[in-house]
This record gives sequence, C-alpha cells and structure tokens, in this order.
Amino acid sequence: MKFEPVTIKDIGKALGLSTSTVSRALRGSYEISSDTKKQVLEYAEKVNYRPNPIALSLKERRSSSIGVVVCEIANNFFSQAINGIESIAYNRGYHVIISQSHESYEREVVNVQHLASRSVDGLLVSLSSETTDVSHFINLHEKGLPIVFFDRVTNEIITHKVIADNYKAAYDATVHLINNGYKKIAHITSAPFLSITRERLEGYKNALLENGLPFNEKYVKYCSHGGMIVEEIEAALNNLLKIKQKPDAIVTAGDRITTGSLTAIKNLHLKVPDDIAVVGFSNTNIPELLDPTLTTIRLPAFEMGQVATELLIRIIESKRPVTEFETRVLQTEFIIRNSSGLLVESKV
Amino acid sequence: MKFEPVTIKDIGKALGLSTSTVSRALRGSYEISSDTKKQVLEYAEKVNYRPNPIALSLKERRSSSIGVVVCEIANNFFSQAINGIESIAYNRGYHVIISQSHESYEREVVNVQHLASRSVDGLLVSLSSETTDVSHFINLHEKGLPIVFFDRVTNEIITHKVIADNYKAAYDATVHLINNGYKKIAHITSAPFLSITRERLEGYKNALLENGLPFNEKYVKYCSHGGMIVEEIEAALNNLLKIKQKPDAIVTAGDRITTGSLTAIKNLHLKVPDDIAVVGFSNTNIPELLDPTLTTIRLPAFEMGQVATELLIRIIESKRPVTEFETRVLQTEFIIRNSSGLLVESKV
DNA sequence: TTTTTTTACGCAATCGTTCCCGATATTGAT
DNA sequence: ATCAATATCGGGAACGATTGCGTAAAAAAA
Repeated sequence: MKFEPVTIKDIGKALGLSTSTVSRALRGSYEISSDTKKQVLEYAEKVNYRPNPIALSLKERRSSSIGVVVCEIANNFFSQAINGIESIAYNRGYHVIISQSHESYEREVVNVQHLASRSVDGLLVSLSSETTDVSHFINLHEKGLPIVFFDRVTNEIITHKVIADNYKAAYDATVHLINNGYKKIAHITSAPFLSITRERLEGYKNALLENGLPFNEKYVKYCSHGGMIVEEIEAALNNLLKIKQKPDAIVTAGDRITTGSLTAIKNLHLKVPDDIAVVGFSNTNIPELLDPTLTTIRLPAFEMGQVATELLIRIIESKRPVTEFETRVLQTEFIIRNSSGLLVESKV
Repeated sequence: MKFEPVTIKDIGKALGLSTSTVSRALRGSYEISSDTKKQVLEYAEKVNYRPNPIALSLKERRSSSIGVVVCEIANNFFSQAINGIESIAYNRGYHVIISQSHESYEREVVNVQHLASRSVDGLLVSLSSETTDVSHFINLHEKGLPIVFFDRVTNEIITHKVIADNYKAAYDATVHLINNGYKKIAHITSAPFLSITRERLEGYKNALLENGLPFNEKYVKYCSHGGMIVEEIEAALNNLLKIKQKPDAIVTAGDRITTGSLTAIKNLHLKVPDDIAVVGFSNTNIPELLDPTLTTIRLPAFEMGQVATELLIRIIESKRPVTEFETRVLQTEFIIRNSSGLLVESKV
C-alpha cells in the first residue's frame, strides 16, 4: 500500500500554474497577484496540502528535529526529562526523536549514527552505563553537530552540560543517615565510569570522612548495568549483607537501583528502616505509597530537560560558531520520609 | 553551525567516478568491476560514509520509520508497550518516532499531521481520552496510510486492532471482590468514550448483575482526563465517599487512576482494604512495594506493542491492498495481593 | 506612440540518492 | 581483420520544495 500526499506539483497542474508560483503563493510572496494567491491557498486548503518535510530537510540541510539518546524511557527520571525536552522543543518548532540505548554501548552507537544521518539538528545525550568510549560523539561533534549532555555527561567533549548537584545530594543523604544514628552506611550505585556515579560517590565519601566515619570500599557496590538486570542489584545487596560488619543503612543511586534494592530487602524479609535504612535517588511519583514511605533525593528531571533543550537550540540557531560552553548544575530535592529511620511517628 | 556529512558526490569527486558508479559500487551492483568496488568501498569506509536517509526517503517515498501516538510515555503501560514496539521495529529495520498527546485532542491532531507529513510508513495509535472525533485518522487512512490501533481503539476505522481483554479483566476483578465479601463495589475509570472504559464498565456491570448485585450508576465515576489531573481522581473518590451507601471496594482503571486513588485514600487516612478494598488496572513494576501490596490487573503491554507492530509492518510491506483486518484480544494477568481483602496473612 | 518600469509568472538549479539509458572499450568469435 | 557480445561506466531524470534569474505582458511615464 502506498500513501500519496498532495504535492506542490499537483496543485500547479490542477491550477495551470508552475510549481514556483504555487510555492511562492503558499509562502505569501509579494510577487504573486492576490488573485492567484487566493486561488492557490483555497485549493491547497481544500486538498489538505502539507509541505513535505523530507523534501524541505533535504533542501535546507536541516530537519527541525532534535535527537534524544537516553538509556530508557520506562524510568521516571528520563520520562520526566523528556517531557521537559518536549515542552521547550515544541514551542520552538522542533520535533523530538527519542531513542533508547537500554544501557547498551553498541545500541547507543547505532542509535546515534542513525539520528545523525537522519539529519537531526542536534543531540541531547545521557550516556549509557556501558559507555566508556565516546568517540562516536566526538566524531559528530567535530563535524559540527551540536550536542548537549545531561545527567550522565562526559568531560571528553567540550560542550554545554546540564547536571544535578549529585555531590551535594549524596552528601546530604549520607549526613542525614549519620544524624539519624547510622554508622555503617553502604552505597549501591551504577556503573563506575558514569559521571553521576563518581559525583555521588564523592559526596557519600566526604560525608563519611567529615563526620569521623571510615570510608570502606567494601561498602560500595556497583551495578554495571545501571540496575537494568535485577540480579545485579540482588547480588550487590547480598554481598553487602555478607560483610561481618553488616551495613545498617544504604544510599541507593537511581530509580531502578532504589526500587530494586527495596524489593530485594523485602524478599529477604528485612524491615526498613529497622533492619536497614534506605535513602534513594528516585523520581518515582508515588514515594508515599511505598512501604515504607521512601526518603528520596529527587532530581529536577523536567527542568534538566528544559535547560538542556534551551542550550541545544541556542547552539543550533547560533549564527557564529559557539565557543563558550557552560555546565549548569541544578539543585536536587531531599524529601525525608520513613525509610531513613527516626521519623517513625506515622509508622502504623 | 552546520554539519556536513560525506555524500556520494564527494566520493565520486575524490575517486574520479560518477555518482552513479559510486552508488552502484556501494550497493554491490554486478556491472561494476571488483577493482572499482573495492576502491569505493574502502574509501567510503575511510571517510565514514553514511547514506542520507532523508534523500532516500524522498526518492523511495518511504522513510522506514513508524510513528507512535500515545497519550504519554511516563506511564508504565505505554513505556512497556513502546519497548515492545521497538523490539519488533528494530529487527525489521524500522525506526520509531514517538509522540505524546498528553490526553489532549488538539495535540493529538497536530502530532498525527506532523508524523504523516514526515512520511512515516505507518502509524501505531492509542487514542487520547479527549478524542471523540477521529476524522484526522480517517483522512489519512483513506489516503492509504497504514494505521494499527492498540489499547484505546475506535470502531470507526476498519483496520487491525490490538486490545487487552478488558471485559474479562474487569469482570474477574469484580467477581474477586464479590467473592471476598464486598457488596458495594465502585468503579473509577477513564473518559466515557474510550473503548477501554466501555469494555471495562461492561465487565464490571455484568459481574455485579450475574452475582445478584445491583448496578448503580452512582458507583461509577469517570475521569475525563484519564487521571492526568490529580484533582479529578480526588473528586471522584470524594464523591463516592459522600454516597449514603458508601462503597466498600473500588475497581480502578489505569495506572494513573489506580495510584491516584491510593494516594487520595491515604490522604483521607482510610485503610486499604479494611475501610475500602482496591483492585487496580496497573502495570507498575513494583506492586509488592506498595502499601498495601496491590492487587492488580496487568495488561500485556509489551506483547501488545509487539503484536501491533507486526500487524502494522505486515500492512506496510504488503504488495496488494490489505482488506482483511483482525482484532487481536490479548489476555490480561490478574495478580491477587493484599489490597483486595481476605488474603491478609502476610499483613504485618 | 515609444520607452521605461512594474507586475506576475516560468525556468532551472539545488539538496543526495537511485536507476533507466546510452556510450565506450575490451574481449571473443569468425 | 571485422563484427558481435560483454563489461564497465557516465549522463541525466526523478523525488518535493525553494529561489535566483530571466522574461512576457501590462501599466506608467516620456
């Protein structure tokens, strides 16, 4: 089956005009008589003419679309970020093409190549947890494709970046647990090369050290697939519980890892926070519905998407090459609920 | 800034060949000498040549991409369905362009127009809750654009459809509540014109009637925005609780409505299931982490996405016009947990 | 009336790719 | 040596839209 939209040529033929005249009439050019204009406009309306964006993209060498590369959309943080991206892009006349890497490096490369060849005007990228080599981005970036990184960034490419204040967030979360009396605080986090992992680890570490607690490598577990695989979270948790000095609290990084850890804890019939306290990075929209209600660090996902998109469009629409780049650091939200201990007055 | 990829013309110029020869060499045509082929292939590899899909789309009148129209991706059902869509599309060489209507009719129309003019080869559609007029789809469909509906379908267009067995799901859920001793069962659902709403309502109604319980219109509350607005869920719940014969159980339709209802109930300091039992249509991945653990009807979202995509690609790639259409009805999963009463042995 | 200006439109190139036709050169057959 | 057959490649149109340039006719100025 084929779908044959009306073209400018069809209109020209029907009205006995050349394509150039039709084109100009449609764009309201001054050198077309108002009679002809009206005639063309009315006919175009009648047959529901839509200019072919493919042809336009080919001609203009731009597509008015921006590509988004994230690991997955079935993740509160990213779906909220995408909503932020869309809210800006839509108003500025850009369309958004989303692609998921599913935390796979290979898939990320394929998606990026496709988006680039698809003539997206720019790229909004959050790296996959498998990605250590960013040369696929470097190639495109050197050829002049505008790229803005958000959340999971790389310092191998000089461009705009939008991140959350992961250091402070992890620091505050850890201090909160310390203040609530916990002394053996563990950290389950994502792949070690991710920027978010390093930033959070640093915050966690300094919070311990500055409060007179030792930093123990054994208390830090990495999920190299970013929590995509349930087993890696379970393994991380089990390994933590095997330690002679069993941890009494955990800071979990990321939506998947947080809920995965809670599930694993529940399966082990441990009580939160009595047996083990939990503070999680999570953008879940129902933290109060969880059992126990979850103390969370919430990333400003929507805003991050918005800011990243604004910065990207600024590069795209810049007349002269952009050489000054900035890294926006947005503040997180720390919401204390029941999973982190102490505040148990609402516990049933 | 502009991004200048290598074209077939560049290769031709560099190698002293015509574009036709290069094109043929790249496609391995038999009428090109193996020497030339090797030369072209090696050079193309060296400069990292990628054919321009935009130019191909223009020439071939097809884009090897399919458009997806859903209300939102920040919804477990839809993000899972999209993963199913991608899993098939990816293997068959199609790319997926996602657009969100945010339950707005106007936005849906705009998105559909854009996707169509963007030369998608076909459309995968789940209607917005505001949509009563589907003429924007009818127009495209009559012009030959393949469309497959899933989940929220319309019977005004004869094409493939993929739905869940909503009737049976709602019927079973209601019977389950009846068997657990509830007699005043309410139903909070989505917009009344949606197919899923009608199907579920019918199942709910028949379950009541066949078990000797009255069907009371007052026990049915509609959320015309599909639960996008928190207030409409709260209002629905408050209205139910105002009834003299206060309901003792609810069947909630949809992820948003289910979690929204639970939140509203929690805010009213009511206990589930003691004060009111809940069975929810929900594809949340953490029903066991909710408090109480949630008895759910889970839609086969991933499979629905897969089946819909297979059917769509079948139409797209069909040589002759497709005239025989089918409606696939997939079975749901009913998982009994604590929110629906009785099975409280695991309650702490 | 003739010349100049304006009005209103068409021609053709362009974007990157494919593909139908030709065209040339090389080979083989006679 | 002559002719046919094959191998190998280039020219150019097409896809849909825009746009610089050229030009006919009409209007205005001389």
